[in-house]
Amino acid sequence: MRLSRYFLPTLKETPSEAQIVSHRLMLRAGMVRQASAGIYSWLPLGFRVLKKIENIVHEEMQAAGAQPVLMPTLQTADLWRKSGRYDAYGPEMLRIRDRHDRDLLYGPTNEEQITTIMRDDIRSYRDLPRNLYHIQWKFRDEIRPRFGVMRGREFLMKDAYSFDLDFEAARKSYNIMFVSYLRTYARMGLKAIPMQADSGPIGGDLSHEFIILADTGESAVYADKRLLEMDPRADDIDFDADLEPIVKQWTSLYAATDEKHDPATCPLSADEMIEARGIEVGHIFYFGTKYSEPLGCTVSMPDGEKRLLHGGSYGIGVSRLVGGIIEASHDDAGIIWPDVVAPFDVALINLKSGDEACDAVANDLYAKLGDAGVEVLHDDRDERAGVKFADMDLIGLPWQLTVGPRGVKAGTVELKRRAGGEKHELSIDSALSRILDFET
RNA sequence: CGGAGCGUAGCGCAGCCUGGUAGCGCAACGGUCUGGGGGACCGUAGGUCGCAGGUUCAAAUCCUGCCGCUCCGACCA
Repeated sequence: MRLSRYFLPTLKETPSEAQIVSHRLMLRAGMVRQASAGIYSWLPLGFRVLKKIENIVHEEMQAAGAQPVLMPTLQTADLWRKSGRYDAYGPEMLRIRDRHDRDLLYGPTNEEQITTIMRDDIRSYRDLPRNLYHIQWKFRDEIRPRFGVMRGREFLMKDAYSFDLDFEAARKSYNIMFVSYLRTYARMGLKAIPMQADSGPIGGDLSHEFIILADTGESAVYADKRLLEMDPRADDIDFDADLEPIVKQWTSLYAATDEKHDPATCPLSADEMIEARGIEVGHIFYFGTKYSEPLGCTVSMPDGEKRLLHGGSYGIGVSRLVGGIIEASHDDAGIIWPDVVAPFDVALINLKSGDEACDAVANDLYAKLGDAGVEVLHDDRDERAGVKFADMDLIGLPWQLTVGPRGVKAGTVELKRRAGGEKHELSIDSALSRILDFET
């Protein structure tokens, strides 16, 4: 993509409404613009990141056996009256009325809807287990939206729903999601720690929040140091195997947010523990027959008995992750994207656009990288060097490849890694092969 | 929802207290010079001062109501 033609409205100054760093950087990097409190438009650069995260979530969900669907944003009030949540949900639910005076709502979540789908089309115990998910916009009329996309009213969420015959089977489905989540976050370059959460009226221990560590996180986190050394992507996972040992391995180590942490009962000594701040980016829970019962979601057993299905739901805040990743990965100059979610792989900076020799080298690099499938943002604008470097540091692409008259004369270009900032003068070919070796 | 603050050019802000018809920096546009980390100079353009009402000869400024946005707290992917 040529930057001269790309809609990338970067800002030198921070708009006054933005307080936390991810919000400031997202506005300054031209990723989003606020439409109203807690509601954002995604501009080209931000939209690319959102899609990258979405793709990773899709891949990891499907690797874990979940199947993608797409349910509507608008739901009928009747559906929610059946589960009792139409009244229970309170003012956080956005209620709408159509031209026939029928009550609708903008979905804050989809348990009722998916349970209805399963009820209508699953008849036999043989059809289980099932796990369906979608990535869809949600609306929750938060009392106080804040922190940019981190707590919006309209937000993009992945929500998966598992259906099983009984608790033991549901626990297996839960474990699959547990392990899948660890791998998903790790793949995005995030250190996520699962923490036991309140599981509501159902009870039991099957509810976990996934918290990523970031200095600017909303809540304090206390966790066993060993959790940081565990790599969920180290081993190949067979999702058909018994995952209980892996889950145990994680859940047996101490981890708590400040609401639950009690120094008096904490088993860790100070040097065994990390104190950090965290952001919740996922939440999984088992809820048994909470929805299958009121909605009548059953299957026939071998003996003809009708059995209520046991459900679980599993959320990942996709749009929140965009902010979360920035919170976890930035410096004074701007964003530092982990490679896999970066909107482009390489910032190709032509320091003297219009100069024949520089243009030739830059265009050649652009073509070769593009042919190899590397995504390049080519800064071909007629701007001063400082402006280009500042913009590229701000938007945080993993590589900066600088072509300038000085280097071109000597047959070299400069390759900079955004994370770490180390720069190298390299021959054009070796710069190229260094990027290609890494990216392909 | 309780508490606090803000709303003046695209962005960041001053002016308001003490009423006299709007200004600074950046950005934009035209030009000259410049050219490896947000450069310099000259010029140009851009405003229902959030909205409505009131007080006054006169309101960005004082008063009332409303709207919007932000922050702190209780709640949440």
